[in-house]
Amino acid sequence: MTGERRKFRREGADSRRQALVMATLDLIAEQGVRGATVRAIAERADVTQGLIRHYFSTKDELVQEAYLAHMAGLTEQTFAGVAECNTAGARLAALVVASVTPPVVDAASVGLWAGFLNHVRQDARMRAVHARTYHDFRDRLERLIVAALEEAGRAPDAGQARRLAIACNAVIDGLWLEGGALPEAFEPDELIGIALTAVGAILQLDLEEAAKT
Amino acid sequence: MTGERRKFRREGADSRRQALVMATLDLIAEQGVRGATVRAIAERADVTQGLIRHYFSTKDELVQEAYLAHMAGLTEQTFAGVAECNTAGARLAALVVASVTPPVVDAASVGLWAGFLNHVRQDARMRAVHARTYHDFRDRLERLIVAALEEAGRAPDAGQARRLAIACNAVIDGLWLEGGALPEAFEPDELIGIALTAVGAILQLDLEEAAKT
DNA sequence: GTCGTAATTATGCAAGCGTATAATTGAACG
DNA sequence: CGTTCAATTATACGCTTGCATAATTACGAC
Repeated sequence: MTGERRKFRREGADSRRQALVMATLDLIAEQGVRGATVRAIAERADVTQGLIRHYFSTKDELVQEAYLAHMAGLTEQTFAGVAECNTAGARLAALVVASVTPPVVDAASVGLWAGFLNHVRQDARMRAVHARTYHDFRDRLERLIVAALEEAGRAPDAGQARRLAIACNAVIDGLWLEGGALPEAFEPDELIGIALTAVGAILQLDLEEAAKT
Repeated sequence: MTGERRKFRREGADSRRQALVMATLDLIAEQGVRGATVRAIAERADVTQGLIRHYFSTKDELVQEAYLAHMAGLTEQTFAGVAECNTAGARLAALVVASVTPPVVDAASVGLWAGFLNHVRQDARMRAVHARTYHDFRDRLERLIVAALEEAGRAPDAGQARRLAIACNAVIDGLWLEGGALPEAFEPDELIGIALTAVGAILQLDLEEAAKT
């Protein structure tokens, strides 16, 4: 009985890299960065650990790519469906609702984000990704805000638009965080109403009405 | 020459425990949970590693106590100086300002919080501390909000008060997070104005005026 | 003083970590 | 069908980690 060597299938570099990234995200979400060891990632991706080094020259490189994928996915999920609305107010309302609703609001997602934050603070490239993601989201939010205000016959100057976007972004982030970190503290759909009311109050717009269109 | 055994001073249990907790917080803030090893903590506290086991039966126990200390300190720092104001509106404004100002807003503090979040999700006792800290802060905020509204001649019902507190808490948390994680993205004192305006808009109160008193 | 004991140090261990490298093997190609 | 080469597995090394245990020592009690 010779110890059977494990069978395997060859796959394209892209799909293997993606599978490893997904396995990394799953593990970080479930067990924190601590649980995302090279061996655990390999096992989750149904692969032996040596392969990781074949695709990523270091574990940090894999973590970095996983972070990028997570943040991109988060932004994409949040903006999905926004463009379909026909008024600017409805688009803004849709964004706000999506931001405080699963799958965006999710314990694993928040945990993932928190798990990455410390890496972000120590790695320059991850810091760059972090800053870019934040500014990208806020810029898109600011454009939606300006459009909604103009639709209501108001024209904020650049400084006002910036400050309004920062404030609305803070509400969204805060509710996202709390909804994900303490889901049992809120009634179902409670966050949606609060988010629409709060953002509406800051912008002096009736987003709850706009959300219905 | 016999290898000299290290000299030491005996200290009370309380001060040693506190020193170990502080060393833990410093290290997690600087290098993330990853850098807060038993050996590093001991060195930072100027002690050998065996002593940690003498005061904490496990490392998780030390981390848990550090988390408790950090969250308590954060709440305390935020509410320091609030009681000194003589109107309810001024007290609320003072809380908002403190929440988005150093030392509460601080990269290390946010990093610390994020570093703990994954432990929170896995340890029931830490989850309890987390929930308690959050609700404690929000309850105190809600009481300040109700007092400020009553001072302005308005009387929100319980549901309204709850929702307003959640929304204001979200603004505060969001700005705290962003100010700490991306300090270079904001002008000095910019967050203060944004926070007062946003919370004021949600509550329909003039907090910027109240902040001056 | 000297004695007892709790605080502290010193040392070691087993497990898990990331990384390196050599040995295999699947699959495309002529 | 044989060759070739990258994709994959297998194995091992050196280091760090948390935890345990035994040896010392500071310091108060008497």
